[in-house]
Amino acid sequence: MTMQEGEAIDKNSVIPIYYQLAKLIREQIRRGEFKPGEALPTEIEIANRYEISRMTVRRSIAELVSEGMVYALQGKGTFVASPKLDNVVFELNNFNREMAQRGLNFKTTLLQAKILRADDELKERFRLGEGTHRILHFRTVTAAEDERLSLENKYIIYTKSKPLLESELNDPTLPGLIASHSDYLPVSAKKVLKAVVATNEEAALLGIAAGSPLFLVETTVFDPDLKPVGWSKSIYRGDRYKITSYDGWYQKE
Amino acid sequence: MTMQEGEAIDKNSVIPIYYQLAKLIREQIRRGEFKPGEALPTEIEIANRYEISRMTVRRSIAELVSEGMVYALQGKGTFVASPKLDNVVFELNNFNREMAQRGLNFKTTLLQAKILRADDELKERFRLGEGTHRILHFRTVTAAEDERLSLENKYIIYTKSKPLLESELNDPTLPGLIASHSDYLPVSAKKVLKAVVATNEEAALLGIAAGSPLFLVETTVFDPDLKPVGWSKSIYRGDRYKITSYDGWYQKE
DNA sequence: GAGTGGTCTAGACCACGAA
DNA sequence: TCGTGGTCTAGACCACTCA
Repeated sequence: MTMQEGEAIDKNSVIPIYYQLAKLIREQIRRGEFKPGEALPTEIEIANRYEISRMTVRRSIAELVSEGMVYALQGKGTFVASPKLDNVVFELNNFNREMAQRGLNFKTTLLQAKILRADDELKERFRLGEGTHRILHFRTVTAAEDERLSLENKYIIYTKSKPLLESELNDPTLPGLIASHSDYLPVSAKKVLKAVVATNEEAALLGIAAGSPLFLVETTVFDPDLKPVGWSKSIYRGDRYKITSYDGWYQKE
Repeated sequence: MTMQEGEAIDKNSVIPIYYQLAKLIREQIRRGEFKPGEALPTEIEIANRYEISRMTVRRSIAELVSEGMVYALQGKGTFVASPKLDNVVFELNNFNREMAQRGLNFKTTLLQAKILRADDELKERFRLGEGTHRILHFRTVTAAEDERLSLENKYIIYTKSKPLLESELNDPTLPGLIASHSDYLPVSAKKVLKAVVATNEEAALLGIAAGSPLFLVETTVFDPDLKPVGWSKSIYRGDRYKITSYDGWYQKE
């Protein structure tokens, strides 16, 4: 009764029991021992089988639920999910940081940094009233192996006079600029990703042909009151960037 | 000591205590009562203050941790996180389904459905050996208000002879096709998103100008042994599709 | 009514960090 | 050594499903 085939929960291990159990069930599902639509053993059965408490079993199952591998129905049981494979999540860990890690000679160059008077478009974006508003504008280009890859334009509401930091010259981040050059606290962001083609100006700045494919990412950063306090418009060469994602029961670790 | 200002945990509510408490702390953070970098009260303090058990407090905090709003350090405490705002997640709930929900007259048309002999490229993609392999190929176009929006090509390894279902004619999904026309079980998928420009053929099929911007999504579907069992290449008009995402302490619910 | 998952408790011991 | 979060237990009661 204690020794069933192949199961391996080591209660004295430094690895938490809930973690071992989650891994064990996950592997059983991957091996097809529990098939999509089928019920897992009940929490109490699992607890008895491995001689652990029901709360620990529940913690393991909670992990699997959050991974989308099983779902629980009160009063009925816990069932193996069928992977949907259509709810795709593209994770964009900062286009540039990713390149920097892999690429050689990746560098960011500051093309321009100046204070503008907000024109109508910027007043609209930042929901500013009439009058004069100062906007800090940064334009940077990134390159790897002397090939230009992306062009970024960042705008923030400028309220705090403060010298530019060395780090901001290298790679100014929008939340970082807001924190150091304005009185606002950046706490949330909205991004819109589009596919576009290069204008003549963009093509010239990136050293590619006009009409080349580009990713366009527009970011708006908000403070806790949902006031827009930063905005950026960045383009990335379509022939150099791609976004990859995984869905379903992919192997982790 | 029991009655502090404005706190509201109703132990007799149908709403779980851990949920009430998580919401309460979340709002306190949003209001700035706990600021980024500051520590929350200890778990025991919170438990005492609201006269609930520490396990329940921990469950609430676990919610906030998973939302990225706080982080816990063993031996030190639990701290309010600074939103990073750079780890962007683009969620792509099936380009078409999203359009279908909002748009009028959204429809999918089957242009072609036939069985091919795998050529070298397909053999390579599906990691097939020499010999003859049958591949089921679907080509569909979607349109809204008589404007064509996307073009999809799907390929699966064909092992099961079965008539086409009505639903497959309307909107064949890759995992669905695999489940019904092959002996494989689709459990995971890899997607690659690129920005490209329309070829002459694509432009003709979509009724747009060659050189127009497009999103290109390539999907590979795998069975539990990580064997590729389905593949698709779809293009979406760049002037009609965009992908939006949110990051940070955005309002939920 | 029996069986399921959902919530909650009041403890216990551990690993880790700081003084 | 003390206080923190991390894990785990052995119960309890509830809400829900189904026969």
